[in-house]
Amino acid sequence: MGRSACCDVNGLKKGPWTEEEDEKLVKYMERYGGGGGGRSGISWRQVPKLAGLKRCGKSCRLRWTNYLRPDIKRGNLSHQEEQTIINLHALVGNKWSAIASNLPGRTDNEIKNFWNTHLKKKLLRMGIDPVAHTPITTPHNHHISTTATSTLPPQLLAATYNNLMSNYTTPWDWALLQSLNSVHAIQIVSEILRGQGLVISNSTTPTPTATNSYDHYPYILGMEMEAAVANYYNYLLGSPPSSSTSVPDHQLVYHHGHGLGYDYADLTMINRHSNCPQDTSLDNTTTATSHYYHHDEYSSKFAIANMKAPSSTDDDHKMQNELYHDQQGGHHHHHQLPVLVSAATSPYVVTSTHDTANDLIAGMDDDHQEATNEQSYWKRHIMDIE
DNA sequence: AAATGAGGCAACCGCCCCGTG
DNA sequence: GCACGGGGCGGTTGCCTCATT
Repeated sequence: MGRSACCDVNGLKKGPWTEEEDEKLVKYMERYGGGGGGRSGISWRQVPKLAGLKRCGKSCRLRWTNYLRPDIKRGNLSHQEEQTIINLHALVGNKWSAIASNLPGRTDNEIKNFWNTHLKKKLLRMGIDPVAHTPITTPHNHHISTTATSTLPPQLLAATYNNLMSNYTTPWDWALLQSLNSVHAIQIVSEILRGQGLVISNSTTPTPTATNSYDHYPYILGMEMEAAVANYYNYLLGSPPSSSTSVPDHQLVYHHGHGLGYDYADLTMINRHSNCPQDTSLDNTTTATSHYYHHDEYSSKFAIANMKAPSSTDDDHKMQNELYHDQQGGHHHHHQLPVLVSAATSPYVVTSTHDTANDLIAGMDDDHQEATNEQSYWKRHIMDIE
């Protein structure tokens, strides 16, 4: 028994707007700025009459707000906008207007269309349920998925996944992760990886599949570290790399420059003092200046269970790391730092065409200086150890 | 070259919320 | 408290374009 559509009134035009109609509406709106509940004293219903249009008010409002408004941003949505949509959709669902209010110049209609035609499919392709924003269980194709089924509550997986997708602009939920034990933490990582469709290999040679995955989803920074984590998970589950496994020359854990979750010292120490068969050979490779770890917030997301949250300042944080190192008698054991050890123990390899640290760092705009400082610190630290 | 299919997107439809009398 | 109407919102439709057969 609903009200009849406003456009049912005889003589009113429907369908695509012509240039002349647009012109009339724009002229009217520029002059009077009507509609919007009558702040101007003119309701949308009156707009077509006054503008000389044979349209209903609703049609005029839609045309104006979705297309003619001068502050409408045209063109493809940026990566950042896309990410924002995914994040917000995970939070609020199909509240297109709410999402649009966070994207200046974009309309709810545009976002809705973009979601339905692009993002939904994209997430599905990645094995992610676009409604729940959780990985879709696919039992094939993944060592992890066949050896462990997550027992984590779905909302926890969702929260974790959302955090991952929020990338480096949103603080990682440390409280959440610290409440987990390492097994759960690793389980989460494995779920995420499976959701990405990332194929992890225990091969000691570079894995094209994994690097391809990274290429396909370039906004998921830190994929290499995830892969390393996943391998470590496999390792824990009983398929450790053999002692004869060699550590490849071009091991590179590359991240952008954001955040200071933990500094390089941790990684380095773990590499050197854990009880893993790769330690010795990795030590050899880390002495080469062309190999380095750029460690950031992203990778530290996975240093979850047994590490402290980052402190408020870099210096404090470095001190914490030193202190922790001392407390352990100068040794870190992989049981204490289970996830980061994976970076060292994992046979997963990421190769890069970049020859030097500077090549990478030069590409980091925002955190150029920060990254440079981090790198110097790391280099100094390595030299101290050596 | 024509037919067909798929994808993208502007526009419409109908329900809901909220202000007003 | 209730009815009414305007505006807003999310779901859906259908046209247009482009790719494929």
